[in-house]
Amino acid sequence: METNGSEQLERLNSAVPRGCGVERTLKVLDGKWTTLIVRELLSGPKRFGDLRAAMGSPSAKTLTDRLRALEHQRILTRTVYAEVPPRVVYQLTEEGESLSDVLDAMLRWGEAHPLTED
Amino acid sequence: METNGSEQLERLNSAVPRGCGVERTLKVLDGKWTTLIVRELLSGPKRFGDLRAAMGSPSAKTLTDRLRALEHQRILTRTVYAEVPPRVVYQLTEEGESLSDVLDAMLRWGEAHPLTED
DNA sequence: GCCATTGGTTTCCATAATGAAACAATATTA
DNA sequence: TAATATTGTTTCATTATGGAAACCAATGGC
Repeated sequence: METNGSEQLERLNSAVPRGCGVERTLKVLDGKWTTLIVRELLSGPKRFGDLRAAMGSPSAKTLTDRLRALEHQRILTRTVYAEVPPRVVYQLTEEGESLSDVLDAMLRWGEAHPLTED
Repeated sequence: METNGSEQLERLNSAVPRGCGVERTLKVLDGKWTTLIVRELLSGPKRFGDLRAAMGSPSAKTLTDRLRALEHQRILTRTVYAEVPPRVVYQLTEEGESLSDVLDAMLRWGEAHPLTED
């Protein structure tokens, strides 16, 4: 019928061998909280406590887990200041910053499509 | 330091009240398989069996669950042909097609950032 | 000495997501 | 009569994910 987004499709299809980039991205933006962490850090480096408060207060364990995973994947860096009490700052790497394209697309889609009742 | 993606950031920040569009999108693209279903359907309507084979063969239950959720959210339509054996075709709605922007961003990011060892 | 603070870790538990296997429905074909 | 094909549903088991509470470390303040 219409040519509904067929341009993107062509691009998508030509480039998808079958274990495509989409899956790679999904692997990074994994779990309920990961994407939100990136969203928060896109507005600048943040401390553990601030990050936690800014999201809906996930448990310390969960936040730690997700942060460590993102650090391992070089999406963000973790800097510990040897003060007392300790201060730890998380900051996106260049690779992490580049996820803004994805987050931006998500933001636009979400705003353009208010939820269906539920 | 640098102006690292600050343009997107401005857009993100100005528009994010705190329960932003990103979360809305996350709610739709939920779980391990949902995004892959959308990816498959972006190249055209598909039958249950084809869809299942094209992804890494999730269990029938899981695929059914995800498809029903997406149908409920009006991301796709389900058409049953009264044949024997039955033929059921899944097709993205306009809303579903519009997710191609998000998928496209994911695809590009994934391809630009090959995995870190693991 | 004792408490508060920050950013954890650890252990244990609850819930959610996914999977495997068996069964259903039914016209056609062997 | 029985097997086949397709798209499920149901039940039960297994993981994955997330959370709550207790605990630790080090130092400054009371």
